[in-house]
Amino acid sequence: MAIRKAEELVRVAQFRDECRRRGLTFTHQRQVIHRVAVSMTEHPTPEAIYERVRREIPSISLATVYKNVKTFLDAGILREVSVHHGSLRLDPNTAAHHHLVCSRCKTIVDLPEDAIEPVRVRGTLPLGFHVERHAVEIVGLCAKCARA
Amino acid sequence: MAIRKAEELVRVAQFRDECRRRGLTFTHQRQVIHRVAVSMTEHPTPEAIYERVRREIPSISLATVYKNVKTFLDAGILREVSVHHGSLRLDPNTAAHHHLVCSRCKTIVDLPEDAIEPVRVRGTLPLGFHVERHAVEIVGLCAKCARA
DNA sequence: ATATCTGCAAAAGTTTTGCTAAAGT
DNA sequence: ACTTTAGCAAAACTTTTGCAGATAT
Repeated sequence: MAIRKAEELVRVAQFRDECRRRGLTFTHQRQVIHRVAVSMTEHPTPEAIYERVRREIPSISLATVYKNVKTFLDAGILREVSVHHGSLRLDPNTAAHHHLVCSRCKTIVDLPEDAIEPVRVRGTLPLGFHVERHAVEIVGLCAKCARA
Repeated sequence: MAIRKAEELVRVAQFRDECRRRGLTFTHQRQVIHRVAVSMTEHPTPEAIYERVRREIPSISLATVYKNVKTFLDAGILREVSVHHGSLRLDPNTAAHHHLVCSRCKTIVDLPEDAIEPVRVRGTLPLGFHVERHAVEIVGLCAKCARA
């Protein structure tokens, strides 16, 4: 019990250092949001993080979670699963192909299937998973954004 | 000019057939939305499709575009670029890895980088594109959804 | 004739923003 | 003291829904 508590103190101290290094203010809310977000492996939404943080800090607001999530994204502490969220993006190409995505302007360009060597899985996927298709997403900066 | 017009008539007739085969009512709006959506290679949002359809049918409503986009998605005529849109999904794992995504319940599971043979690009990417990272997305049904 | 679709407006869901008080440096 | 952040409420944006009239089969 004393050990558990000591470990927590170390974690908090490390996060405080990380904030200092990145020029971020250390706050209790930020620390809890960070700990909770990093502990969730199920790729949570901001709302899901909010629900869990609320159990520790009932007075926290959803806006604070959003702001901190954005801060962590900017700092590279968290990532978005999909670079181009926000609005539904449609694809009229129903054949197998891949995508080139600009992380800055969110432009998406098709890459023919044969532009990438066939995707090969090593070992086995989780039992019972039924594959429909797979696609490679190459994320980076398009020529225009790379210049800026 | 006469040829262009004949081609358009053929296209419309083919779409009418496709609707019949799938049990969808053929409507003028649906036909234009389909033609416009399929012609857009830039992975448009519903709003972007709406803006272009509006030039032909000024009275069309955004809700109609949304409804038809959904109809086309269900019919497999269009695809979503990202299966799990709607809300931002966070990923605390900033190391290179891949994802297994359930197209039904939107569960996302991490796959270690070495679970997939290295992604290799054949030929060259569009000039000036600066790659930050690439990831493989395996889309399908998770065990639980596959049973349902 | 009947079923489906459109357009509208309202509702629901997601994310951002402006502001003041509070907390951190 | 000064700067940044938290909390709140309102606004902005995206998507869905209910319904009456119009359109397609």
